[in-house]
Amino acid sequence: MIEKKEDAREKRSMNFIESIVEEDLRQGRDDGRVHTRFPPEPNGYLHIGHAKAICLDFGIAEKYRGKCNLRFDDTNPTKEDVEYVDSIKEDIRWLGFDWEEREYYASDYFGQLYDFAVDLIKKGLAYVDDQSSEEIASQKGTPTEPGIPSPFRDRPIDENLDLFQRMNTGEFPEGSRVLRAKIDMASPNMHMRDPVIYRILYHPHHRTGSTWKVYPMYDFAHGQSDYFEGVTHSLCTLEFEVHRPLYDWLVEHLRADDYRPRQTEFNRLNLSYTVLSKRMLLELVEKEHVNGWDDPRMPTLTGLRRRGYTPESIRNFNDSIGYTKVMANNDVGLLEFAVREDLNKRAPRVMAVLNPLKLIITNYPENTTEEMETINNPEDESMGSRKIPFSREIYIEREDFMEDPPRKFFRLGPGREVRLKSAYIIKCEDYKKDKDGNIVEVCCTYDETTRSGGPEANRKVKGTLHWVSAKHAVEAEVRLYDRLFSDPEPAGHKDKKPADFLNPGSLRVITGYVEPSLKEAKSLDHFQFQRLGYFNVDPDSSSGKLVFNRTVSLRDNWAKKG
RNA sequence: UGACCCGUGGUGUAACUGGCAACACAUCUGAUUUUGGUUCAGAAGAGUCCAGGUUCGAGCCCUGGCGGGUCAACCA
Repeated sequence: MIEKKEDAREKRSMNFIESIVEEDLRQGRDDGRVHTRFPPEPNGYLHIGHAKAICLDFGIAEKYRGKCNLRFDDTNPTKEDVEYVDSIKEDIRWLGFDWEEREYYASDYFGQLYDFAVDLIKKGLAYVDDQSSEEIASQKGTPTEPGIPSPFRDRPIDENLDLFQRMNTGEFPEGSRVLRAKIDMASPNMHMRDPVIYRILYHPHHRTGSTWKVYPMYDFAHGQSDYFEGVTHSLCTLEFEVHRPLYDWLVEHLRADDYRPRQTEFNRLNLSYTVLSKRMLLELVEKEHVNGWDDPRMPTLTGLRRRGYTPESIRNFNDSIGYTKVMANNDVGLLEFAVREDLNKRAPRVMAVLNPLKLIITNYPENTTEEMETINNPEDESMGSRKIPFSREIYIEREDFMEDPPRKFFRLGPGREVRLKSAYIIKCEDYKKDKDGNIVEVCCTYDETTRSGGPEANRKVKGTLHWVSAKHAVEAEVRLYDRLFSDPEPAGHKDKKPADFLNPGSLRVITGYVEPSLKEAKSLDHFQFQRLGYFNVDPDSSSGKLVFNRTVSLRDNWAKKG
């Protein structure tokens, strides 16, 4: 009964790709094999949009007890580099996926691909074109008009064979000749109008060196690589939809058996208040609008990791947005929700004051330090508790005191009482200002019987404040991040560039005071600064200088109303 | 003026072979709380782009519109 219910729920939440896979399984296609691949080009860093594809590719394989290959789509040596290979692998592993021993490269297949090209030539299905790219483009036609055939279209097979072979031995300069598939210059699909499948490139390849002088184009490598690897479901984003007929055409001419991989397209990720194209991200880095690919404001996986996002939160986010064929605009708020939800369960609560105001407890003994017991995480008792020092002078948050507070202000003001988290209830007796009218000090008295755990500790007071003992406080650099762009769709304006919407306040560096236990914090450790937000330790942090990043603030119903 | 894809609360998704439009985020109440966090209870918000058609019955099928996206790199 219960099982049936769960079945129903799973069925209901199944996305269209899972439906396709299940239908294939039902029909016994591919002997019940499910095999996917994640095919990054090693020419840049992975971002949250790639994570969406990774979660799908590896997720489908996992769910249907299949396999997912990692395959680097390295067919363009002028843009690719090993540097990226390593970062891509690191990011995928960080997300929690494993390609086992199946790390492949399109360049592994250059030999087979070359043989296939020769085979197409022999069948009269490919020819060498001596024209320039401009000439070829001018003959391509437009979406509404058919193209016109190249003057080299009917070149004899032997001549094609000879020329293609010589293209690869370095006899001809780059750009002088290409190999084209002979399909249909009048096709309504531009990709079928005799697409270029090989071009001459002298740039050394990061894996094959200078072995090859001709390199296959994406379309001539992708489907075939899928075929060579036994991929059953080749999942890619919507813009490749128009490539599918070419994908199928090539696989059809390549295959030697009944098996054929099939391409299915899903919607790419769009996130509000950010950009997700390699070109624009590169521009942010190059124009130094951010401090590199791992800047915590970047939507790259390395940036998100440094910011304090957890792999689980990114995976949960991906589960929540789903996979469809609709152009989606996802709210970055959902990503923030996902990380709060995850960090709420796992981040230890600590005391930190970011905008300090000195508070003196006038009736508390001088030169005395009490160790206050405090719970590490109310969401998880197993995380235990620790001691934090308390003394006569503490720092509280400047925002937690108002000279003339409104009625609904649950914090400190003249004559008001407030609880200090894990310590005492205090009452504001006085405050001091400087010449300019700035409040510089708040004087309070405490009630000894209200010590946490003490007899009067449960007395009701409106607010609870976080604090740090002034004498024990540790200085820390705190980096507060806000959205990089001030516009919900920075790349969605015809007359303006994303750079026009850069948020000047996206990074604010301040000095805060944190409790002494944080001296032991390790790089990338997550914390909740009580009442402030989730923070993690930046890799810039050292034993001499703590550096924290704000991952995300806490939800704040009060601030919203204010 | 072509081909292909797509239109469901503000956003993202769901609704098995037609059967009371569901969920999450966001929003708004209220309760609890030694975090204005969390948690809990609840509310509001779409009648499914439009117009026809088939049907006892259409978000789902058919026709025609309208709107959005993609495609004319020797990029992937």
